[in-house]
Amino acid sequence: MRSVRTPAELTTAFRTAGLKVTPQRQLLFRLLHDNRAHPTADALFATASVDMPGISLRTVYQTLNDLVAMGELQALSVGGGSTRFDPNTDDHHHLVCSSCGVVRDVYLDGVGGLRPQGIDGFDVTATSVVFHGRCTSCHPSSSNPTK
Amino acid sequence: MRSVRTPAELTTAFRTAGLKVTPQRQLLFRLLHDNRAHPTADALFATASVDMPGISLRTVYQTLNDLVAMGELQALSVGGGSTRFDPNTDDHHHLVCSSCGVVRDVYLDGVGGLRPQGIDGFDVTATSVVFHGRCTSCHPSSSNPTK
DNA sequence: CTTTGTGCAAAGCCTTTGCACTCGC
DNA sequence: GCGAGTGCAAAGGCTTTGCACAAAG
Repeated sequence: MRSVRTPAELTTAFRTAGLKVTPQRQLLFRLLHDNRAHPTADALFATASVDMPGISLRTVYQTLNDLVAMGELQALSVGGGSTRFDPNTDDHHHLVCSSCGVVRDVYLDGVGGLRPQGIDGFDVTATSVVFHGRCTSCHPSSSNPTK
Repeated sequence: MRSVRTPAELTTAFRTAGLKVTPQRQLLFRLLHDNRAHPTADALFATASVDMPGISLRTVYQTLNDLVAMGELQALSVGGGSTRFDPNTDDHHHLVCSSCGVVRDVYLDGVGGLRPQGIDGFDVTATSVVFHGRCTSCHPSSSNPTK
């Protein structure tokens, strides 16, 4: 159900694309593989810095952009400043909490059935659905609404 | 089908909200009413500057944010840097051209039928659907692909 | 008259980029 | 060894904000 490339697969993909595989990149591959929090570049940088103190933000951005370019990573614009990165390459969609900003993957039936009307000539290549709302911890009924 | 507040309605809404109605704001109300190009703040600033040369970017941002806060305007994050503003308050969705970045409104049937699975406790308040693809002028088959 | 809006400019956040050195291939 | 990758730092784009003056209610 959830398809996330293993570090080994990403390593192969990088080499196939003629890109070099460095320890920094391997670290990022690992961090992405274990991560379903839809982290920002900055968050990944922070996490990576723990294991590899000297790593540069530039390296993080470049690796992420390379991954996005080769389709192994999805870049999400869900408002709220930073771009978020999703290593899940499945056909899936997102749930965004308007309160705490958390992003969760969600699987949907029927997306293919959506019929845009009056799009004369527009060639649709991808459809993304974003649900906005309140997550469990931010429910009004819940004990601890964030903000 | 397309519900865009008139300048008069926005004027009333502002006063009701205890906000002042200035010539700058009235100008923006007018520009938004005639606009279905999903302009960025900067684009609106440029257009407004033609009619009112001294207007400040600050005023534009503040007015737009006020309108978003009172639900008379939708802020769109479709990637690609700037936030776009949509004065159409209908329940509608968007078509984004990956090539030239143009955004078009689109009406959809069946969005209500989308059933997010496994969202235990997440309280969905809004659903937005974005179709990515190529617009008519950017078609590969077309004469003049942008970029 | 008081409160809010405006203009200007500066600061903030996120992301990209130039340069020289290092390292994978 | 060659060329791509890296680190550092600076620049760039978009948005917000402090201040003092002007204007709306």
